Amino acid sequence: MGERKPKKRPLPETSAIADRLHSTAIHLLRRVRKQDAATGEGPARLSALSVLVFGGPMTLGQLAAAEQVKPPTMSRIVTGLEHSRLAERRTDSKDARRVRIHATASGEHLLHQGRRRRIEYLARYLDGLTGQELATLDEGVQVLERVLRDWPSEG
Amino acid sequence: MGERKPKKRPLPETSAIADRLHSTAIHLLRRVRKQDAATGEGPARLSALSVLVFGGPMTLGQLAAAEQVKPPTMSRIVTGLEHSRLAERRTDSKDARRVRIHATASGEHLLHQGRRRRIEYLARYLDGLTGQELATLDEGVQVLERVLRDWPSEG
DNA sequence: GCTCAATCGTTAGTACAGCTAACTATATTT
DNA sequence: AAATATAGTTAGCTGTACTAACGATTGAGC
Repeated sequence: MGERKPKKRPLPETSAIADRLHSTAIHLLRRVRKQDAATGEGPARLSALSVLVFGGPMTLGQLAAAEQVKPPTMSRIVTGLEHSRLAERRTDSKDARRVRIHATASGEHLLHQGRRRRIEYLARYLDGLTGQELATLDEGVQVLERVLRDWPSEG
Repeated sequence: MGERKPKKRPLPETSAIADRLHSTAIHLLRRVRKQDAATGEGPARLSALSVLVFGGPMTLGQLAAAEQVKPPTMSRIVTGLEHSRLAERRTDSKDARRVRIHATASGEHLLHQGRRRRIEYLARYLDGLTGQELATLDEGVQVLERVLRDWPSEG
């Protein structure tokens, strides 16, 4: 971490943004979570299902890594998804230790439903914004996406 | 919500922003939460403590409402905070049904510590951004803050 | 002033989501 | 063939959320 550029510590500005970003993200998700409750599935299950639907079938370990969760946790989440018939475990034909997780058709359906509901909820409020504000928000999200994508996984 | 512009339903754009905003917020908070773990307290406790520190003492019901949680849940959170000596219950002198929750000095201290750690963590990555990107992010967060502030509480 | 309904909080019981440690089963390496 | 490494699961703990049922207190209406 130590190198020789003159600016070494966060500008006050940076800290302020970080703080407000954090608080804003918390409050945003609290709101949205209530919409998700209508699906009857918890947030961890919905998030894992989303990764499965958009990323395709993958092993339990990969799914755990994608969700930044330990394998035992993901194992339970998948068990829950299986009980609701939203996903299935299939054994890998090449390596019997591996378990490939697949979203079922009904899993995809539920995910898209929930997604639509959540987006409509959010979009209802975003619609109150001007085109300019919307563009600003969009660009901010893009910056954040880039930061997260390049984030070292160690923590 | 009804205005005179021809567009009535969310533009695809709006939905896309809403979707990415949601996903981004989830992943951001997953990262930050790991920093908070260093405080030894869970997220619900830290969040409630934060409300107490910045909003001052309040009744259990008020705190529950502020955190958008039911009273039994807040009761347990406060019990946890009490065991860690971060907050105290005091009976209201005017109304013996009410319980006023106060942050202790050590609660304030821990909160500020955790907040500093979290912000430094976030800011470390935000520092990798250009001034332009930072400004963009800042503006996006401001838009979002405004949306959340004006958000009707019903849901 | 006494009863009764409303309010505030807690207790009990359930479910979900995260962890570590210990285990089983399979693959790989030596 | 035996030792080691890898993938998942099981068991057990903690924390966070809910509803339902309850106790205590207050305030209203008679």
